[in-house]
Amino acid sequence: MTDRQLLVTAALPYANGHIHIGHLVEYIQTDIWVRFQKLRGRKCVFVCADDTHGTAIMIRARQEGRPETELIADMQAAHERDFAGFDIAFDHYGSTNSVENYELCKEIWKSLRQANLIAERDVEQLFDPVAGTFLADRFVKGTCPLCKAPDQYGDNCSKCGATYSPTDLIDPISTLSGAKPITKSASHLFVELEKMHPFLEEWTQSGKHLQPEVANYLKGHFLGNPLRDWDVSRPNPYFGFAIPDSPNNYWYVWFDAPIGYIASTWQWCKRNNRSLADWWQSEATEIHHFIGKDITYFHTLFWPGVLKSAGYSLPEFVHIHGFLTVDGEKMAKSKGTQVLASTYIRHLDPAFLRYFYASKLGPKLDDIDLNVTEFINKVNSDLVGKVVNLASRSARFVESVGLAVEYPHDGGLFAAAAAAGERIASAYEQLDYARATRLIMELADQANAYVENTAPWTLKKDPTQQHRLQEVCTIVLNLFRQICIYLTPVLPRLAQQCGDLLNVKIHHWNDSQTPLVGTNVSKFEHLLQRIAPEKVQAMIDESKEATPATTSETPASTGFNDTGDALLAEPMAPTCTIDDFTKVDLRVARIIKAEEVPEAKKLVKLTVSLGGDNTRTLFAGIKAAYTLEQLQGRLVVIVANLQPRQMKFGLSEGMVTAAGPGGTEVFLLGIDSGAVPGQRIH
RNA sequence: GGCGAAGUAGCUCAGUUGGUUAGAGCAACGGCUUCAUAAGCCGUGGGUCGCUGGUUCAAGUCCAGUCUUCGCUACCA
Repeated sequence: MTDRQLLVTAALPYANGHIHIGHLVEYIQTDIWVRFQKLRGRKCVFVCADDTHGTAIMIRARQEGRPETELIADMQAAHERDFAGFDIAFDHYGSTNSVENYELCKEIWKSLRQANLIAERDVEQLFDPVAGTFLADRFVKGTCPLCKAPDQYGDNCSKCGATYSPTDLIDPISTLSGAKPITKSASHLFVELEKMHPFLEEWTQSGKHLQPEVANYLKGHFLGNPLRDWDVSRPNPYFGFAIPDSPNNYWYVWFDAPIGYIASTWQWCKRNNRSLADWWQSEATEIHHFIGKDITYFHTLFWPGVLKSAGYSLPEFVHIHGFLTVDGEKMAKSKGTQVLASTYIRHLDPAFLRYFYASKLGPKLDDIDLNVTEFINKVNSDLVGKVVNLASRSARFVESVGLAVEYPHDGGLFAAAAAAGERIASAYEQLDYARATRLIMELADQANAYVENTAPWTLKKDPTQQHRLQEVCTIVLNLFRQICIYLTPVLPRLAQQCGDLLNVKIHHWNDSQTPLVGTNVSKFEHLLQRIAPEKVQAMIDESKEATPATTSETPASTGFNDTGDALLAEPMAPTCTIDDFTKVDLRVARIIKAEEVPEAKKLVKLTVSLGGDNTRTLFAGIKAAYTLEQLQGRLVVIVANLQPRQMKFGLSEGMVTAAGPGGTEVFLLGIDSGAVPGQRIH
């Protein structure tokens, strides 16, 4: 049993963006589990890698005018810096764009071929005649062929969860150019997942590898129907690996990304002179994947199917977590709640976030909430007020004499806390960190009560009680050390500091079972600073400023600093002629009445005047961004000749122009003073 | 409206297979203490466990219905 070794992975971050505190939920959760296993003495390897391929990377590199390899190298360096800043200790951090990954992709591909799971057939495929490229997955939108939900991406439906090929979409549109794609015939390669249906049914429903909610979800959404063939090739141009036996075709990023888990392990094996087969093709190794709920399908159906047929070990467990909300709401750049890891680290100690997440994380898929006030209270109260305070209020008394040579009678406190170790360990093991931290804080409460009852500060004043003082502090510091040991997976730096203070390092969970005696006690220094609310606010403010929104004052010396993100989010439309443009009649209009639509979440009803008696009623999705008062009376630019559209709450006779991604980030077009309603925009 | 999740003290949550007066932490209030990073200790207040009905000797815990909230989506033309 103890001979079994663990291989742990966290999801591969995509090389198209920076790590933020939402991502960190997963990496911290995983890192805690890995550190716990290592502290328990289990052989455990933690691997991860950057996910580097795909159209998004290709397009971005193209827009930045540099090779993809340069882009992904920069991003990988940034990711690794961020992780290091939060003490996420990977044994190896690789890249899916590696020779090892390519080798493995080829090998696994061969296995799939041999297992007769690859179907090759010419399919009608969508092609963007403007951009001159085939359109894949996220670059085509349209109506879901199953549930008819509009505006769905080409790989799966966010509404009904169905997966399909982009060509199955109804009324597709290229998000690259906005052009209507034409269909072209191209050779395509599919994994026939349905052939593995019985296996996947058994594996997912065995109750051993997935959280019960996840198993139910799969059963209800996928396993009740035949599994669709999985399109794993993308035609040139594409940034990825060329498929050796299929000229002009590349593997789709989701094919090589999970194989990156194996490739990264392989790189680790090479460095450490190990055999990859011991980790990925051996009963002796348990594989644990940690992922977010958004990528459940790939990791619980597609990936096990590939592993099974290619002769690799199946995951022992796929641990799935929820998302992060901040103050009960989805993270938003506009509110400064989408805090980048690099921004956080400039203002606050990573230990705070690690502890806070630990205190909130359970084994379920529930989203966890970061309430700013609770964050400050909890960290200050638990870590500073309770835990660190134990050392702070006892270490100084024994700086000169050290710990007693024999552990004194403590009324069973140490033994009770030692016994609690197994309950805490079990909570960690089951990913119930909230329970683990709660149990640990109980120990801290008991220890603080002990200090209160023995009153070392009184003993200090009595020359005859100096030995007793040493005994009391020996007990308190041992209780403190036990707590540090139990918190080591969450707070590795604190464990280190505890080792420095008492001059014996913490190596193993079982160090909590034996009291430390006779060692020197170093000069006490503060182990953690309390969180100052101003620092949290500063972090949030900085996160707001980090958004692409232009500021009115721009430093003359540095010039403008607008990022390309907005353009990237919404690529340029194809060239149009002046005739095309004049078809659109843009007019200045005044909002003469702005009304609430109570049942609508996004819409506001506007009555606008084009001057004189010419008024229009129109609906605009700006409810979250503007108050009725702000709208009342202001001039806007509207598309005046747009075909009226029947909406749920009435007929909309035009469209208000605005920029921004939506939600609270909508910015209406204004016009310089002098313009009057009815004037046309030329 | 659809899909998903959830509704337990001011806040964040625990409450095993239904079983004695429903718990914790934080916050609040009162007192004590001063070793400690205005930290600590003791104590108090506060919940008709969303609502209604049902099953049961017994329901926060099971069933039905209902309401509400959150996320995605439908409405951002």
